Amino acid sequence: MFLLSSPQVVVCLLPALGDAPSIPLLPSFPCWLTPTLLSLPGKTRTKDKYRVVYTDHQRLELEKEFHYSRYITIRRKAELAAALGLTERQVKIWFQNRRAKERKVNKKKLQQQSQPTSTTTPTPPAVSTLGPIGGLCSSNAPNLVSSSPLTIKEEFMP
DNA sequence: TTGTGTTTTACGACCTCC
DNA sequence: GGAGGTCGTAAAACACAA
Repeated sequence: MFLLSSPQVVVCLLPALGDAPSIPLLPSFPCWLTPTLLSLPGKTRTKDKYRVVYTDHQRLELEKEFHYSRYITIRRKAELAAALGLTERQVKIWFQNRRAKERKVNKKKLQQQSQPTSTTTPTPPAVSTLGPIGGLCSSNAPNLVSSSPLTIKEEFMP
């Protein structure tokens, strides 16, 4: 294992994968080697691969960091990117997608709670005041409820 | 197999903040 | 203006029933 600067959360996320020393940091699955479409009609895909699949280890580390804080600091982003062999952009987008996923899951949960097999009145789209994302919010994440997602700057770092 | 539904990367559009 | 946020979406990868 390497670079575990996210102290607390690590424990619960480490069941099966271990640190998977044999898993390469960089993508090396056959599917990535297939030079699929370089550019789509009307689209601009700058990469020669449409998308890569992250290794279990990369995902695990990202998940750990996400568990620690929903919003990654600039410094941590750089560290994580270097450690995982990803670009900072990839880390940033992973966090964006991960937050989107969490919102989606929470929305689903809310909808299930609000209409337990009722046959009447489809409940309005619960304006999810999830805020700190499902209560998992760690206390160090500043103001996650805020509607203005601010970049967590270095000042907030310990 | 394969058809289909879901999840995972990646991007563009648009918005806010400094 | 640039960086980073959400939102919506495309398409590859994956899971799984038929």
